[in-house]
Amino acid sequence: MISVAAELSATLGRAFAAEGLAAHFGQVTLSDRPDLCQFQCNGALAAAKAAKANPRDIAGRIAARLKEDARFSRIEIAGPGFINMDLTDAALAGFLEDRGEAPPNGKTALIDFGGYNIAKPLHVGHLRSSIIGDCLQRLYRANGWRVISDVHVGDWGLQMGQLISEIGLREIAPIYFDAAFDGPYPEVSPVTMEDLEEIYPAASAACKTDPARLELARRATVDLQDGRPGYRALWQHFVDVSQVGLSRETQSLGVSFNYWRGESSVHDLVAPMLEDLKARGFADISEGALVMPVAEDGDKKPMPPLMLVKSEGGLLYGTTDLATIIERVRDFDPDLILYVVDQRQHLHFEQVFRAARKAELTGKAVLEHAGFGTMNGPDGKPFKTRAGGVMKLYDLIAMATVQANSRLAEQGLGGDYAAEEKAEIARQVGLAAIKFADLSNHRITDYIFDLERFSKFEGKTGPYLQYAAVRIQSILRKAEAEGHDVGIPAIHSPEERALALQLLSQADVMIAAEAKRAPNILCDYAFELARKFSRFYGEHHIMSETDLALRGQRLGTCARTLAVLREILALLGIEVPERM
RNA sequence: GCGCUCGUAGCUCAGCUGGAUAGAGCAUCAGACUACGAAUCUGAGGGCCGGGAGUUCGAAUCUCUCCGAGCGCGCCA
Repeated sequence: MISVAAELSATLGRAFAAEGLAAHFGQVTLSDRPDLCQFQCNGALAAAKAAKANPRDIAGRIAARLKEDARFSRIEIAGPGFINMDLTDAALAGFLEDRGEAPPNGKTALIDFGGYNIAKPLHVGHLRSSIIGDCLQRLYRANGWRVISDVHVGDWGLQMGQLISEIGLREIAPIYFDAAFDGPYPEVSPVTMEDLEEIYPAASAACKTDPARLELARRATVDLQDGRPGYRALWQHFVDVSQVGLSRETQSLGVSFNYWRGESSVHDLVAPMLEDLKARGFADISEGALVMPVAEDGDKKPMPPLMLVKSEGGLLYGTTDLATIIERVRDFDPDLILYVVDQRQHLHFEQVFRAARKAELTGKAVLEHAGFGTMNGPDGKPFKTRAGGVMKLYDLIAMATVQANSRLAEQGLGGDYAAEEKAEIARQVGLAAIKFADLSNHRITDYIFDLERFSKFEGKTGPYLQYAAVRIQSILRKAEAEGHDVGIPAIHSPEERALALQLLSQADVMIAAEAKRAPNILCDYAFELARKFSRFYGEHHIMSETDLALRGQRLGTCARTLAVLREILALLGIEVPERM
């Protein structure tokens, strides 16, 4: 897949260079005024500013150098010095023939998302991290990156101590608390995932109201982290039962990870890291705790230090985050570590990143927090169940499936399909509604979750895009059944030209989405592609076309559009049913 | 108090490394099927881009300031 804009940028860049100007001024983009031209270059204005020259004059000299390039059908200077360009239909069709994949770029990105916790079922708070992170990993891979995704399970903090102490208090499994017992411990977990889901909130609530109870949890946490055998054994059971439950949920979401490492996996790195930081004078005791100052010269705002060890000896998530950077640099040597985590943790990441850079722990990696806003209910507050509790992901997906089912029924679709296929379509449509809605909003802003709106087949929704793809599949199926040949796309009309330009901007869009870590750019593109196809489809009847060559070309356009649409939807994690 | 992220059409949102007439979807109104899936398409109306000031040939975009919202701010994660 090549980028037409990049090709033209190179051409214009050479022209700028030949005029003694910097080549980067030659940057060409798809026109934002399609009524005026297909491609534009605004570099003459910037170049004129730098060279203190007349922009129209520079634009004219560049344009003169392009006159001999047969790919252009029109080059025009407009306004203060915009260079407007159109390509010939032959040139556009020629670009359309290339369909390669992005070659490996030799870089590694580690994407940290999910952030699930032991003993807690996934809830809507995990939804955005999962969906956005998964989209980014698919996109980065498609763009040639080597991607390592890691869910970074929360399995090492105070919650573990809360669970352990609660189980101790309830005397569910005394053997793990018997200091005299020297094993081996039972192989079967004394608690199920369901037990943990009940025990954790109870323990958490008790700790909130009772300082003595909290102290007990803290002690248990420290003992666990210090390696008390019974606690470790019990903890291992938590991890095992939770992982079964969690991976079942990510499967139903269609999200996957290369690694299911947890905070605990870096525990052995923590002590040496702390020694090292102390030895090099980066960390000091303050009010009984070990902290690392991360304020920098020139800070306009106060920057609290990163806390590494609590006064009672417990570790914090900043400690494990820092150690995890060491682990990741050691194991994968990434060029980029991307944290797809709630925007509310931004300050925390700022502290961790500063600490990592200050102590030179990052290797060649750039650290970046790709934060996201919250998913809110109709009242603008974080999404809750009707009862006011936290909405579980499982229930949310079920709601979306029900909604999709009734929409499909409303439209009288799939009436004669087998129940199994209908259920599968509803599942795919429901998930598409959720994912597209989530991804099409700008990552950093909050958005209001409105299932009814997201599930509509009209407008900018996941189901609409699935419908668009299914409709093209239907045409191609019919063409195949009638023995029609699928040819190579050609351009004979404004609708075909607009569609071709849209198809050709795929690479640029994928690069832009990568650079900004912004899935909504992909969503806009997919929607616009579907719309341009609909326009083409409305103007040109395909199956009844008697000119066989023309019919073949149009079928080729259909096939090509479908391929690109499916690719983009796949990046979004959205499946396309065979039929609806 | 300090900081972060925002404030764009009636509603939900794009656009923000400065560029031409600020765009979608929904809703409203007016059109288009004896044809491939009308779940669609075409067109119209609808905007002091929160207010003010500054930088610039040019500001929704950059800077400052004020107003408003959400969220953070060393022993939770």
